[in-house]
Amino acid sequence: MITTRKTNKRQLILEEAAKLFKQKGFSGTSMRDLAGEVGIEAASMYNHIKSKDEILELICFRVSSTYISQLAEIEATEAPFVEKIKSLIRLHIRLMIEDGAAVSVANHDWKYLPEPALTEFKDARKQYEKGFAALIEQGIAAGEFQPVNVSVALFTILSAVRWVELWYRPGRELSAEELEANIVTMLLTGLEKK
Amino acid sequence: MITTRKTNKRQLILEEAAKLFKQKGFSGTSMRDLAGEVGIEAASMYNHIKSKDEILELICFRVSSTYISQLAEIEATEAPFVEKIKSLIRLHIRLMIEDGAAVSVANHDWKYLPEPALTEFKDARKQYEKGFAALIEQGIAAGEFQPVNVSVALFTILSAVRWVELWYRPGRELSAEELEANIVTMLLTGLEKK
DNA sequence: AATTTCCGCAAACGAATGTTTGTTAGTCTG
DNA sequence: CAGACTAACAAACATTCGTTTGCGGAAATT
Repeated sequence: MITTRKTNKRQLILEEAAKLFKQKGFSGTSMRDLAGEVGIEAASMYNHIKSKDEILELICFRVSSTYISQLAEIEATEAPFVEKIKSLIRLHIRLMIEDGAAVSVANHDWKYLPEPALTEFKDARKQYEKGFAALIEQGIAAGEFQPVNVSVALFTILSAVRWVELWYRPGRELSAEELEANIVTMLLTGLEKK
Repeated sequence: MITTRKTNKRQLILEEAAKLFKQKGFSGTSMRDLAGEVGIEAASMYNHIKSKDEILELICFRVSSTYISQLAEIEATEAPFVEKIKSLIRLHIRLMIEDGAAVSVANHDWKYLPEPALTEFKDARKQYEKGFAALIEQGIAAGEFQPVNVSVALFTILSAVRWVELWYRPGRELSAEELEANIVTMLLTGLEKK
């Protein structure tokens, strides 16, 4: 191994932390729990990370910056708004499947962020929601969408996509692609048959 | 005051606990925090409740039994499946608005239930989901709904309705009725204009 | 009026929390 | 080979946790 030496333990800590935080919550997870999962004493972790809070910050901001940069990419494309919204839905599902633990933590445990980070995170989320909402609004103006309340549409989509974290396990009856297709159908054409 | 004497403190504790648990999570809330909110010392609370865990159980099971009994009522009515599903969606929204703190706790902190209660709660939830899913399935069979994957439809609806807890505050731009109408539209007829 | 019950408090309990300290091997670098 | 760095550990830190105990006074019951 060449560079398996430095920050790999740090990475391992972050991964195990995400899993544990998702499972038992941030407050419900002790540094000794986490250390046990990593295969180390609690004290030894402080050779790799500054504090428990820092772990949470790293997880949350990695997720939020991923979402924000991906949103920017989608905004920049030339496509009908229907397609942009579909891309965003697929983005959420994909991230949830690929990095479910971290996304869960960013969704649920952000409230435990210590104060400078807390406002920063909330601002980032608000910025993301604003960009998402703008796409819906423009889609309505362009006549592609029904004239539904924008906030309702936005949060319905954002939430509808969250349950994947609770439900999806690889090797489920549905593949990731089928899952995406089904959710997109639900959200864009609705449950009812016309 | 006539009967302001007995179990009213207990009720107050449960209400404040629901608010605090929603705000800071079960593990993140200390008995001293809660006692402060109630206006009492932590030790004094043990005159009214058995333990912190008991508080959580009382909150969670009150919510779950409400859902289950209401589902039974709706199942018993004579109405198209579209209407039954709409009623369920409205039920979720109404409960979230009227008793948001408790519902949030039942949604997020149930995992901290101590063991006999934990399985009991999960079973109750599974029972509710099964009943809900059956209505969707029958609606598809009756040709009222699109042939979407039942689990996807179920969890999309259940989740889509949860964000109300994060978003709704009385005196918001939308009234409860408008909120219900918008969410029902989103879920049943979809965002896209045909 | 006497007595029991209710409900609050201060103090303390042991256990668990996040983190610091001092130390000790091993490994890289000059 | 000497010195510096890395990363692990055990022990201890102060604090906070949920909860128990013992006690006092007010209110309800007899």
